[in-house]
Amino acid sequence: MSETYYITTPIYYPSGNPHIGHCYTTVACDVIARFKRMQGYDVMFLTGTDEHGAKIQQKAEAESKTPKEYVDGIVENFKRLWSFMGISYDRYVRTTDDYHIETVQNIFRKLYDKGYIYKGSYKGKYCVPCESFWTEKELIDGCKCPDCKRPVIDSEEEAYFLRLSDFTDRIIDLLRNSDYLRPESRVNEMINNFVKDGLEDLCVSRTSVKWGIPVPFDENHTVYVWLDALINYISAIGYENSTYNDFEKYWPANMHMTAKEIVRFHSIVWPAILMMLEVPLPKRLYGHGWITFGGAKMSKSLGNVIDPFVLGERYGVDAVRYQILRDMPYGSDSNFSNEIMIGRINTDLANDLGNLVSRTVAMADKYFGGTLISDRKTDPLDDELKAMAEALRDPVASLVEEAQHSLALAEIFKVVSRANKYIDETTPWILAKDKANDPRLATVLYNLLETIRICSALLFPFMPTTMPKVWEQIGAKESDVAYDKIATFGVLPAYVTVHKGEVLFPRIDIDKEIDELNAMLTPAKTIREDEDLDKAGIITIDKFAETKLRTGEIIACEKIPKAKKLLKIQVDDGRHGRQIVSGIAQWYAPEDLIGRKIIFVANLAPAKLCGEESQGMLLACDTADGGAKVVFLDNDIPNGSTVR
RNA sequence: CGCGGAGUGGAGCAGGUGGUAGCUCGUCGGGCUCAUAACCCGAAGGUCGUAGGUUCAAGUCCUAUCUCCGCAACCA
Repeated sequence: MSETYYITTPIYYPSGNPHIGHCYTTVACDVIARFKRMQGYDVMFLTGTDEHGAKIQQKAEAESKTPKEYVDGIVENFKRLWSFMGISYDRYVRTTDDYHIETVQNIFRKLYDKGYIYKGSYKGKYCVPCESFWTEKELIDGCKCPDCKRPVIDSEEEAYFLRLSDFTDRIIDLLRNSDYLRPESRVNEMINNFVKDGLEDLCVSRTSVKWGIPVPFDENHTVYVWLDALINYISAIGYENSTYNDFEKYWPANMHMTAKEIVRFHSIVWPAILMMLEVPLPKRLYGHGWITFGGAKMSKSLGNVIDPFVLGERYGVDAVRYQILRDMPYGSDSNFSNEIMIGRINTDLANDLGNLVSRTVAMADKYFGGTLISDRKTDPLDDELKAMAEALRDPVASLVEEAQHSLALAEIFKVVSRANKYIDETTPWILAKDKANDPRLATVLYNLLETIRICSALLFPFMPTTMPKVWEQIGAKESDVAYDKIATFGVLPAYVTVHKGEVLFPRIDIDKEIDELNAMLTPAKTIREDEDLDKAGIITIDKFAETKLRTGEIIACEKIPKAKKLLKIQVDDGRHGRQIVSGIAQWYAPEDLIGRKIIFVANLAPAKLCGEESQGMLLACDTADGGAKVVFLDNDIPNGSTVR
């Protein structure tokens, strides 16, 4: 029986549709899963969705659906995207699945019986109308509910707690003295921020959240979403449930892949739970960085089309997979823009790899009618290329295993580059001028085909759609690209036959592409807004009249020192004057505003921002670049007029 | 002093334990013509944020300082 390899993505929170960030994590796992399968492992690749919690409940209500109806819709989109992106997951877990609920309830009871979960009381700031507890930090001005702005009260309620405090030392030991958490830079981050001063018991039940798994012996409580969610990694393979039976086979997991913001739960709470259950710990947790959109240039030159479906359709799924993995450095964030993506596609995929295949196949076709002769003549020029190609497999394998996809790809493309250079060194087009050189010419082409065979086999986990097309072109059979065949030359038959095929990665005209993207964006935006209008529904004039808009003049304005975005604005509202705090400091200097006439919402509940009271809101509109423009009025408009 | 990260040729990045500053893209020049105006070679271009310090010798160690970016506090 072959060795097993169990790899998981996080289960994603379906409070919105999947985006490029989800894609990154999932594709990164997919590459590892495919690579391991290639190596002969019995792989279990799990992904799924984390479907409980207050936020889902609210989202569903906003669309007048039941929570289940709501998540069903989103889950469809996740699954559609994964099949579109070529994700080879083996199982999809939903926290609303019966077996998962069964496991969670069983574990909850088990931990309770063992004394690791105990009933205590949760003391905190409670907002009665919202039925929610808030932490001190979440409160506005130290005493108001962030949702409804009403004052909160000190309250206490029964709740169940997980005895994390007993596990401080064991968690520190795990983080420091094992290679569980990677990259290593996250280890200190976790220890310093959360563990060093001792872990606190974690409240693992809620009475306020109805959309959750009921605590089995206390139906007023639901299980805290994080406890619920983490358990997916074992429920999905049948721990404490009767649906699946692979727990013994696949556990412990070899790799939990997550994004960095949830490393905390996976590096502290999850191992603690497993320790409590006396179950072996997973071998590796990898917290990767984020794809960011911070570059100033990209927003200027083109709006970002980052919808994975759109990207995949435009550039090809494999190109998208390639780019997001290639540019994500180990452990830290990477920047995304359409320009970066097109750049990668053109240089690496079109110019280097695609063109290498194309020129090699074309030469074999042109000089030998597609089928090489089997006579050979070697030359010292061949040695370096051959050595590099044959030495490629194992380093790539270990880089992939360490989730260092970007470096793995860099290694492969070094060989691709070397092959292009080899063509210049050996000048096949000159050899072709004299029949006497045919054995040499065949050798050169054969070496190129072998190099392509090895590179494409190693690239298959990254680009599973395109690589089989390469094999077709170079005349390789399925068995020629098996894992045990890709560390040596001499696998393709000496008289191999190539087949000219389609261009694998078409070059993209970057200027034209940018124009098209921009053109695409403008109409798309209007359509979206129209849809929003429809969706938002129509209100009556009475409803609109509830919003009191009035005019005013800005008589004084200053930045709030502690705040990055806020301006404190004194407005002459034709009455006693009022102070408005507005988040427009990034776009307006105080002196730009003084003396200008504006419209403000007069009957908005006051709020405190950064300690400054705001008595209204001034009207501004969004701009395409994500900024804001204040709506200014003619200077002869009197202060305090009603706007309707 | 909230936590964390970063400042290296035009852009994006490498540079554990100090000893001629590297890579990718771009630019310029050349070569080649098999190939997807692709490929190959060469060149230009850097006071390594700033100021001190340790040292025979510092992107590399120490101190101070400035700037930028995430997260939280704050887009009412």
